[in-house]
This record gives sequence, C-alpha cells and structure tokens, in this order.
Amino acid sequence: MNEQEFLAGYDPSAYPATAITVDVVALTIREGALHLLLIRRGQPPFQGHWALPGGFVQPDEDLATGARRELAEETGLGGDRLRRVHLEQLASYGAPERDPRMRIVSVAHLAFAPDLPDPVADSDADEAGWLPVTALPSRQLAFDHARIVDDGLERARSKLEYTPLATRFLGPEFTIAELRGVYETVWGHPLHAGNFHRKVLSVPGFVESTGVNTERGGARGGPRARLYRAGDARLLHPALLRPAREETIR
Amino acid sequence: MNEQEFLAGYDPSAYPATAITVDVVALTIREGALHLLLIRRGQPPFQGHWALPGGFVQPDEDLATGARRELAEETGLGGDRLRRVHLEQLASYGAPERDPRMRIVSVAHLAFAPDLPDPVADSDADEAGWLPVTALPSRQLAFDHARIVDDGLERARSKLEYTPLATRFLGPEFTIAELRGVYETVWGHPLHAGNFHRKVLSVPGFVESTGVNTERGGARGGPRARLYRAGDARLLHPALLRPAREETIR
DNA sequence: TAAATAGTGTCTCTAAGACACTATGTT
DNA sequence: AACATAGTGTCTTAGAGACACTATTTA
Repeated sequence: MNEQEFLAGYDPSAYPATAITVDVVALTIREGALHLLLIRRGQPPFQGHWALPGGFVQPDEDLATGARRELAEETGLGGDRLRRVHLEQLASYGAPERDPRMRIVSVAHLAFAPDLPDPVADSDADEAGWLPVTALPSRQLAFDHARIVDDGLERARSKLEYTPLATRFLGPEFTIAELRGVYETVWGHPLHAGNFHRKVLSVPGFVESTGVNTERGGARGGPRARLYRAGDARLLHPALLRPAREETIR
Repeated sequence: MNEQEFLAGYDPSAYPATAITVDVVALTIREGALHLLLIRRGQPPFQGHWALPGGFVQPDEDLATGARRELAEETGLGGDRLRRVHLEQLASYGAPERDPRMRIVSVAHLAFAPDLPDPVADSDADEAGWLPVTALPSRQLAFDHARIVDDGLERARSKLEYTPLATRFLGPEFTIAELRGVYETVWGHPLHAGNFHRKVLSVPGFVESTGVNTERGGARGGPRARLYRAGDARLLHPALLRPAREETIR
C-alpha cells in the first residue's frame, strides 16, 4: 500500500471525537491597573460565568490565526489597531474532564495590547469587558480558565524581564516613566525611577529616542520628558530581572 | 434550557473531525554528544522517514500522561527508570496541512533523560533509536518535526540557564565535571572548568554534596572528584547565562 | 616521570541598587 | 511658594570571567 492508497482509504471519523479551541489571555493596562479581557457566557456550559475569549479553530486556519481572529471578534477591532497587539502561544490544556461537553483541548494564547476601547458583545455573549486582574471573580471563571490566567500572568511577568514586550502595552511613542509604569503594574511593585531610566537606556535596542519631548510636564509637576519608540532588539541583554523572591525558587 | 438539558442534546459529531496527538522530543547524552529519540515510520504517511515518537491521545488521559505513555512505549522503559525522566510541555503545532490525513494538532513535549538503553521497536515502527542531533537527516524528518526539534533544542538550551534540569541528564550521583559536560554538550561550546565549579557550588540548592569521592581519578589522570546529587532548587539564582550571541538578540 | 584534572585564590570589569542632586515643570 | 518629576552623578556590592596555582591521580 503506497501513500496515495493509504490516504484514500483513511477514515477520520474512526477516531474519537475531539475538538480544538483557542483561548486568549489578553492583557492591557488601564488607569495604572492590569486588565484582562473576559466574556460573560450567554450559553451553557457555565452560562453566566466569566470566561476567556476563544472558540473553535476553523478548518483552514492556523492556531495563531484563530487566536487573532477570536481577539478581533471579541474586541471588535481590526486593521492597524489589532496589528499592534502582541500575540504568542501560551500552552495547551487538555485534561479529559475540563469541558463537560466533550474532549476539548484548548491552545491558550497570550496577548499584550495597548489601551483599547471597550469591547462590543457579539452573538455568543451577553457581556464583554476589560476586568482588573486584582479583582477577578476568581473561582467563578468558567472551565479551567483561572489556571490559564495564572499561567498567562506568570508568563507576562517573566517576558518583561528578557524581552522588550513591555512597549506593546503602550502607544507608538512613550516616555521612560510610562514604560516604568508598565513594569510596576505587571510586576506589582514600585521600581526606582532613576535606576530604571539609566538601565533602559543602557540596554542596546530596547528603545530609541524620537528627539521630541512631551508637550507638558507631569500632571503634578516636573519637566517635560523625552519621547521614545520601541527599538529593534528582540531580547534584552542584559535582562531586567525582577527582585528575586525566595518562594519561587524552591 | 439549563446546563443539563443542553448537555443531553449536545452532539459532538456535529463538529469537524480533528485529532490530538502528543509528540516527544526526548534528549539524552551519549558519549559526549546530544542524542534524540527517533522512530522510523513503518506506515504511511511518511513511510520510511524518521519521526518523533508520539501518537493519539487516549480519551481518558491527560496530555502529559499521554506523552509519558508514548515515551514508555517507544523506549520500552517503565517504573523508576522512566520516573527519573524530566517531561514538560513544549508547544502545540496546528498548521492545517501539517498532516495529510486530516486536521491534527500535535502537543509537543520535551524530555531530558539519563543515558538509556537502546529502544525496542514496537508494532508501529520497524526501527527506533537514539540519533545524534548534529547528524540528523534534517529534511527527512516526517511532518513538521524538524521545526519541533529545533524549538525543543532551543528550549533545552534555555532551560539549562535558569533551572537545575541539567542534572536530569545524569544519574543520581555525579561529579561537577560531568555536570559541566552536560552544559558543554547542550550549549555546544566549552566552559571554563574552574569558574564553572565555583559557580555551581555558589548557587543555593543546585547540588548537594554526598561527601563521597569517585573510586578512580579521570581516565587520563587527575584527582578523584567529589560526588554530588541534585539539590532542592527549582530555579537557579543567580542563573548560569550562556555567553550572549548577538544574532539571537536582534 | 609526564600529563591531565579537581579544586581554590585572586584580580578585573560589568552591572545592579542605594542615595543624592539639579533642573524643570506643575498647582 | 511648595511640590513633583526627569534625568544624571557617585558609591558600594555582587557576580562573571580570565588567569594562576596546588594537589592528586593516571598511564
């Protein structure tokens, strides 16, 4: 039997029914707090519960494409706005009983977005919105989404250490103080302004100067800050390490 | 309609047929070279090509369980031997045309194993073995397995930097020189013996002394070395960073 | 005896972090 | 005027890497 003959006689339905979904942990920063895109489910299972945006992968699309499509559908965004969102694969979740309907493996993705408008609910959902991660309805998340969110947050914290992806939470131009704000928000503790400033400028390719300053100083005073844009580095070297916490090591 | 009614009327077969497989990038070190577990396929598609060990996930098993089962089947190992193998999820691969039979998403895993006996071929394969990664039949790997192997190797190199997983390539007791050999093999370049020695002992929880020395010195001379076992750290702090390569940063 | 290796000592350089300070903007 | 902030200077300390050296074991 050659390959052609084999494929002609191959019956996909002979295998147990499984399905693939993509789910997205989409993060943004609003008013100095980390926010997560959630959908309140309008249908069973977990009707009325908050859940990650996501859905079944279409037959012709790649996993990353499906995740970006879901993100576009739930946020109502498209074009350039969406293109500035960073999207990466997070991990896959496939415990046999994680979905009561059938065997569903979810390929979770992680997204970093600049401040976006409030999402518009689509047909599947009666509500959608950016919720602050510090006040999540923790055990009320559908499926195993609480676990996925935890993994996504840890990945995000870690990614800020060795990649320049913090800039993806900001607009095309930003000040060093705004960049520091991203780190402080995601990591959850304050950083030393002076040392942070010097450190960022010393890492090759992290940011590049526009030569322009902000129009005004800070809201409560201070000089006008220089504006920067993201540089061409894909990795930070040396990295910006979080202060070590003994618990995470053992 | 409540949740119960919904589930009773739910028809899984209404969704397009997809399948989930697990594939394993299993690495070990033999005679100072990094080796990869490969199977020569006995059936179409890609009959006669080398492929990663793997297969369909069973209805009742978790993804990690499936990966460990596949590894057990292909290596013919079980029990304690298998329990010492490190296994983690790598990434999922789901390009629509990656498998000619049907839509198949593969959840790839990465394994670090101490030197294991040669695998025994099972019914699906006419050949199985540990192949040196430096001499892989690169474009002859089935499916998108060349890409998966590349991702696995990069993950392995990176993991040695900030975790103590290098010890998983060794037996329960090892010398600092053997541990250095793992790093040199995986990273592909020599390290300074003296500095490596001091560095490893200075990282809390990386290794702990057994108090015992080897029976003999090195094959070509030298004092007998102290034996260590893996410590209780899960992360190395400070990390053992690879010398920076400019290419990977930009 | 010659050569290889385990392990330690020491020096230099980079980088992180603490602290101080100036200049410039705000209410 | 009082205060907040951008950006820089300086000092201390930890850690990486280069090099040297001793002691121990092999063929």
